Amino acid sequence: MFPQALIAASLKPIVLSILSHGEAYGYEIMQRVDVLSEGKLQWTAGTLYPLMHRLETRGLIDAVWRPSASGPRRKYYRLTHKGAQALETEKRQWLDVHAILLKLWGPDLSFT
Amino acid sequence: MFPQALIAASLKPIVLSILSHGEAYGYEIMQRVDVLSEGKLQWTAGTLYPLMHRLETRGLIDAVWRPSASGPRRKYYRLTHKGAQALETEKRQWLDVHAILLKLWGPDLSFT
DNA sequence: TGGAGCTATATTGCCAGACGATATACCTGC
DNA sequence: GCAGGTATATCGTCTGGCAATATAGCTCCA
Repeated sequence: MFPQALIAASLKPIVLSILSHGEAYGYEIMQRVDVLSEGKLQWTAGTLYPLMHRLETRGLIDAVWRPSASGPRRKYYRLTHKGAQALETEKRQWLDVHAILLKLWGPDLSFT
Repeated sequence: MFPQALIAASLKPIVLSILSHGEAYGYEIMQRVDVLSEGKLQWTAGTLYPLMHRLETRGLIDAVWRPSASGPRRKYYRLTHKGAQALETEKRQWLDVHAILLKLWGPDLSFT
């Protein structure tokens, strides 16, 4: 549906942003993204879980296991301080690139 | 400077957008991006030329060689009809993802 | 009771693509 | 001539998305 590169670029900021609103577990994150994107972004487990592991390994998030009232146990993730900083950086970088694209898409042709 | 994934996601739309304003050659595109991004995006030849070849192979752009008044010959690229359509698609996809991020970054916390 | 279906996480293997390094070559000024 | 800017090409490495596969707990229902 979406180009792989665009998925790759948005994965990390989206996950960090979701966690900035409070803890969440993997499966839940996938569901939220589905709702948020109105079904346009279709992440699979093979995409999300390796990412969560990378973010954890790099200290941007940490996790606790908790039992579920109905179903298998869940791994709840939270943003670390480092993760919150990383989110700010990602946000700024995204907006920088977005600004470039807006220049190119704007009515003003003297963009160089 | 910028994460590789973000570079990857923006490369194609930026190049197609630049070419939508008229033909350009590779080296020129790199210079324009440098100016447009205020030096933030630092593409190298090893990034740009393989991309141009992919876009050409896939029929999104076509090229003509022309001599330069001062220097080596240049390969001028133009958007094809297919490339113009691809740009519209890329633009829509980018804005879709941008909208998701804005939701997550907005003041409204009831984003699910 | 057994199995279909949802929930929940983990991991392997394949493939696309960024980018540093390297090569080639034209032109100008010193 | 040779240093430096212009201009393109390609190889090798590394990152990372994602399909496929495995595991397991829970609920419903025939």
